Amino acid sequence: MKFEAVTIKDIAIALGLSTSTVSRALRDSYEISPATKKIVLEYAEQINYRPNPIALSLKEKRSHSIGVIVCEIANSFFSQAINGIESIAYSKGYNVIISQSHESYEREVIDLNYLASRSIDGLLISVSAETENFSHIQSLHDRGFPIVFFDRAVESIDTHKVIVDNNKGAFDATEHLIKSGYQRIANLAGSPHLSITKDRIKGYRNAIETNGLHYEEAYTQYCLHGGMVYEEVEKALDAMMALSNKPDAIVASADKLTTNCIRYFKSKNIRVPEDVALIGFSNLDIADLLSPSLSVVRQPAFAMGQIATELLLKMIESKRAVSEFENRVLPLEIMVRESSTPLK
Amino acid sequence: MKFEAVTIKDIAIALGLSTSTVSRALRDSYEISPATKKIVLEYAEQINYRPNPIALSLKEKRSHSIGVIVCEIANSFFSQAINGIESIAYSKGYNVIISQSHESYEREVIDLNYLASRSIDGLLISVSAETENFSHIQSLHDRGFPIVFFDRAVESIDTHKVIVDNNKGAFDATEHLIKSGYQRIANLAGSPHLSITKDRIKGYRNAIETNGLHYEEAYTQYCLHGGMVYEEVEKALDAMMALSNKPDAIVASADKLTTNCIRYFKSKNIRVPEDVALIGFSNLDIADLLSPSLSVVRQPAFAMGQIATELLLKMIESKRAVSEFENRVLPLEIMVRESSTPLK
DNA sequence: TTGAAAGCGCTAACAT
DNA sequence: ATGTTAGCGCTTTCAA
Repeated sequence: MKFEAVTIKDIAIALGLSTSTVSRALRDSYEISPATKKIVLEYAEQINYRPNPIALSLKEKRSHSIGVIVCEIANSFFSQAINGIESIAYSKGYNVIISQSHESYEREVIDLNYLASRSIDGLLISVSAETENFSHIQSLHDRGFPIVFFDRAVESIDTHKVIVDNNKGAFDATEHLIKSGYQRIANLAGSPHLSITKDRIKGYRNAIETNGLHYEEAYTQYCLHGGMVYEEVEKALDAMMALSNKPDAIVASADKLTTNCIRYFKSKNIRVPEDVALIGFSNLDIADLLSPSLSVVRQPAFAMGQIATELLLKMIESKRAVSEFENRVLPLEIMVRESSTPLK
Repeated sequence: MKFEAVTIKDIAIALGLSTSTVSRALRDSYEISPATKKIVLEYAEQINYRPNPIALSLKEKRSHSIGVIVCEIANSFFSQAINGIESIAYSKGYNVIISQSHESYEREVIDLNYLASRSIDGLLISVSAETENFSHIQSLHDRGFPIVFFDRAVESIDTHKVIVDNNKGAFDATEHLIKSGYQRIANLAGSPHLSITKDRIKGYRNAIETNGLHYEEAYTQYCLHGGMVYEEVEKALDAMMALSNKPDAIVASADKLTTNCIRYFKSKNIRVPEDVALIGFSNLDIADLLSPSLSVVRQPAFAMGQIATELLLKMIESKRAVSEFENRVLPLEIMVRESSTPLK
C-alpha cells in the first residue's frame, strides 16, 4: 500500500495559488504578502503538511543523513559511541543511518556501497576485524566523499581519525598487573589486521620489557574475529594455558575477548584472580557486577562518537575540499577492580 | 563540500546516447540492442556509476527504508531485535533507520515525525516507557501509514503486533520461585503505562494466588523509567526491603530492572539467593557469567524482529489497505540458574 | 506580490 | 532500437 502525503501542489490547488507562492509562503519569504502567508500557513497546519525530505534531498544534493558502519551495535562500546554520534547529529539536524558489518569484510563493502550511493552526506566508520583490503573506502575517499574513522582507523587513508591511545592503555594495563605482582602476563589479542591490535600489542610488549620481564612469543594469541566467535577465544586460551609456564595474568584486548575470556575461565573452573588475573578492554556497564568485579580499560565511547561526528559535519559543511586532517587521540581510563587484585 | 556522483546524463553525453537509452540499458530492457547494452554497462562499470536512490525514491514514492523506534539500542533485547529486523529488511532490499527514544515521550514524537515525513515506507516501534498519549502514532496509522508494534504494543491501536506471552512468562517465573520454596515474592515492575507491565503483573499475581500465597500490595513497586534510572530502582527496592515481612525473592520485570536490582543488592551486601532470590526478564548474553549466575526470562528477540519486519514489509508491499491485523504472541523461555536456587 | 518554468536524477509512456 | 518528453516534490530564476 502507498502512503499518500500532502504536497505543496495540493495546497496550491486548494487555495488557488501557484506552487511557487506556496513554497515561498512556507519558507516565510519577504516577497509574499502577510495575508497570503497567513492563509497558506494555516491551511498547511490544518492538513498537516510536511515537506518531502526526499524531494529536498534531490534538489539540494544533500540528504542531511550520515551513515555509520560498525561491527555490532550489541557491543557496548559501539552502542555508547552511537549515542554520542546521535546526540551531535541530531542537534545539527542530521539523521543517522546505522549499518552493521558483523565483522565481515563482504558485508562491510555492501553496506558501504549502499550508503555511499548518495543517500548519505558522509560516513563514520570503524572497520571490521576481517577487513584487510581498504580499497572500497579508499576509492570513496579519493572521490571526495567525507569519511571519518573512529576507534578502528585505517592508517593508509588520510582523513580525520578519532582514536584512543591504545598503546598507552595496553601499557598501563600490563604495568598495573606487573606492579600487582604478576609475572607471566599474556595478551589475548584481536584481529592482526587492525591497527588497534598492533598498538595494543606494542604497549603490552613495551610494559613487559620496560619492567624487566621476559617477552614470550607464545603469550600473545590472536583472534581473527575479535572475540565474536567463542571457539577462537577458546583455542587461543587453550594454547596459552597448555604452556608449561602458563600465564598468571591476562590482558584481554577487546570487549568480546574479555567476556569470552571470562566465559572460558568459568567453564574450566579457573579462578580469577587466584589462578589467573584478568584485566580487559571493555565498555560493559555491568563490569562492576561480575564476580569478581572486572578490572577494565575503558574507552570514552560517547565522547569519541561526538567528536567524530563534529569533525564529519564540519567536513560536510565546508565549502571546499578539506585537506588538513586531524588525528584525535583520546586517553583511556583504567578501572581497577577485583579481577586483578594484587598478589600478597 | 559536495560529493558529485556520476549520473545517467553523464553516461548519455559521454556515449552520445539519450538518457532513456542509458536507463533502459542499465535495467537490461528488451528494447535495447545487445551492442548498446554492452557499451553502456561497460562504461558505467568503468566510471563506477551508482543510481541515485533519492531520485528513485522520489519517482517511485518509496524509499525502500523502514524506520525503527526503540528506547535504547544498548539494551540487549533491542539490539538483538534489531539484528532480526535487519536480517529480513536487508534480504528484501530495505534499509533500516534506527531512532532511539531514550524512554522519552517528547523524543519519541520528534523521532516519529521525522521518520514519517516520508523518508520511510513503514515503521516498527516499541513505545517508550514514558508514553501515555498515543495520538502521534494513532494519527499516522489513521492516514494509512504502515506500522507494526513489537514488544511494547499499544492496545488501542489496531495493527500488526508481535509480542511475547508476558502473562505466562511472569506466571512461570513466579511459580518457579514458589516451587523452589520461596514464600514472599516481590515484583519489581516497569512503567505502569505499558501493557507489558500490566500483563507481567497479572501473571505474577495469578501465580501467587493460584499457589495459595497471599498477594501483598506492597510487594509490587513500579519504576516509571523502566529501570533506566538507578535511583528509581533503588527507591523501589528500599521500599520493599524496609517491610517487616520483607521479600525472600524478587521477579524483576525488565532488562534494566534486573541489572540495577543486582547492582542494588551488591551495594547493600545482600546475598543472592541466600538473602533474596532473583529471577529477571533479561536478554543479557552474559547472564550466565554473573555470580551467582542469573536466572532469566528470556525473550525471543531476534525472532520478534524478524516476524515484525516480515509483517511490515507485507503491509508495505500489499496493493490495498490491510485491514486484518495479526497479533503474534511468542513464548518466553525461562532459564533457571543459581540466582533462584531452591531452598533446602 | 505573484506566477510560469526549469531543473535536481530517474523512469516510462509516447514518439520515431 | 533509440529518442523525446513529462513528471515525481521542491526551490529558484526569470517574467509579469
